[in-house]
Amino acid sequence: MKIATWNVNSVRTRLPIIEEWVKTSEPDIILLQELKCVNEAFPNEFIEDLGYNIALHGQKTFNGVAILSKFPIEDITINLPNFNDPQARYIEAFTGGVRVASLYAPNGSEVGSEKFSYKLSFYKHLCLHLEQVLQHNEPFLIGGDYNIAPTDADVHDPEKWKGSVLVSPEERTIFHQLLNLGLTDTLRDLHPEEKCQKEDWYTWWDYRSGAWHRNWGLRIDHILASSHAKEKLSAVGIDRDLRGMTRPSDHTPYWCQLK
DNA sequence: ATGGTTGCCTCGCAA
Repeated sequence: MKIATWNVNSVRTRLPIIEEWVKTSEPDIILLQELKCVNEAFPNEFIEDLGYNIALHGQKTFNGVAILSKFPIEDITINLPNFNDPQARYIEAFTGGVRVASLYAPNGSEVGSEKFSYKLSFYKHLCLHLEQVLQHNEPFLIGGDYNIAPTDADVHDPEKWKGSVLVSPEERTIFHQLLNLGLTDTLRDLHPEEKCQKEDWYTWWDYRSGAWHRNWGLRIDHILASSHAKEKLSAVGIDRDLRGMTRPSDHTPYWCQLK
């Protein structure tokens, strides 16, 4: 079973790339972020014709997350149950024998800003909720745009990024707290940092400054796995080609395969 | 170089 996460940066604008990607990459479960549309405006028919069931949590203009699955989708939760969030950043459901969540963490704008506080608060409540989820001892995967690059190995130029959001010590501490709950960073499980010093696993390149062509990327999209899911982990990958296509998202899909 | 681009749908905001 293949599970992919992708920040599409507007689902309606991305339909041509989604169609081509689905036909070549063939994920069984897709976790989408930044739909940038309300549920009523979501291209249901288009996605169903590609063979997926849909669970949605949309929002006008900003944010919005979805779970697409070739299997029936059950037990859907919208928003973190412990966090009354006006922004659509979390959806969780049971499908194909696994529990999955699609996450769009706040960007945080600037370290110390009001939006940064909101990011920390969002993550605090996410940790508390995941603590509950992990008590159920079922295979669980949470994928999405975490807006955190866990270490300097995940940043094209750590010096340049120092002091910025996505790489701050506070955010990296939070990422480690997630791992300490019993979650595994699926990428680093199969490709540990010490073994891939010469390869990058970036998932996001800024639209600005020709970042893509200069490979100024960061790894900020992740899939974390519970122990029962990690046991079955067989492969991971990034569909990097999509970033070079016409009208691309600024993120690429990241996926993992379970036995 | 406080730069630069994209997507929302407004003439600005978020990323």
